[in-house]
Amino acid sequence: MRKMLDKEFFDRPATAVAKDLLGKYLISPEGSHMITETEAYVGPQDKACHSYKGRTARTEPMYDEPGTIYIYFTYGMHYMLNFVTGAKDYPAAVLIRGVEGIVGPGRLTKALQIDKRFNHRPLRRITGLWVEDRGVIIRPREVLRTPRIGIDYAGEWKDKPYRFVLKKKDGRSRP
DNA sequence: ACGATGATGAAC
DNA sequence: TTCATCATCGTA
Repeated sequence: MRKMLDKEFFDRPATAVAKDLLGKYLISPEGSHMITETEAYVGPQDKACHSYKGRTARTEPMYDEPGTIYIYFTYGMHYMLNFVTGAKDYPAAVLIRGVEGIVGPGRLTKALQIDKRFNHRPLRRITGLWVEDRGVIIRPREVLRTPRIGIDYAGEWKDKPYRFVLKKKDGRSRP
């Protein structure tokens, strides 16, 4: 089983998409990697979400179709990879924080050579970046939910459990 | 614990 | 045009 995730998959609340992206495969020019860590930025009311400040040149991709790639540059050196979720003109997205073997949103984009070339483009084969369902089943007990990282400025939104991490298989639960 | 390093948005 | 800030990371 190998199905490319389509617009319909991303046309849902960011938290649902973030959770369901765990165990899916990110396909890039550097190969295929299972997604292991995500964060949801749920919309313009979310103080941690870039669209909280309104529509600007930077956040424009978030207002496009679900499944659009949103990439921004921060701290003068790191590219962050996001997928737009929900209806067109509703600015929400999911940050991809880690894949199997690569932990950290900045390390991930560096390792997979993802930069602004992919910004505001659709997640499709032609783009060179897309996501596949390869039939990996994730049980609820394999998912850790925590507050999001690096958003201490976000007031009451700071502690919302919008970060999803796929727990490592440790073998201890196997018979 | 801190500095790197530059785009971004808001203030002036 | 200037300034503070930043969904981070490597080194100490």
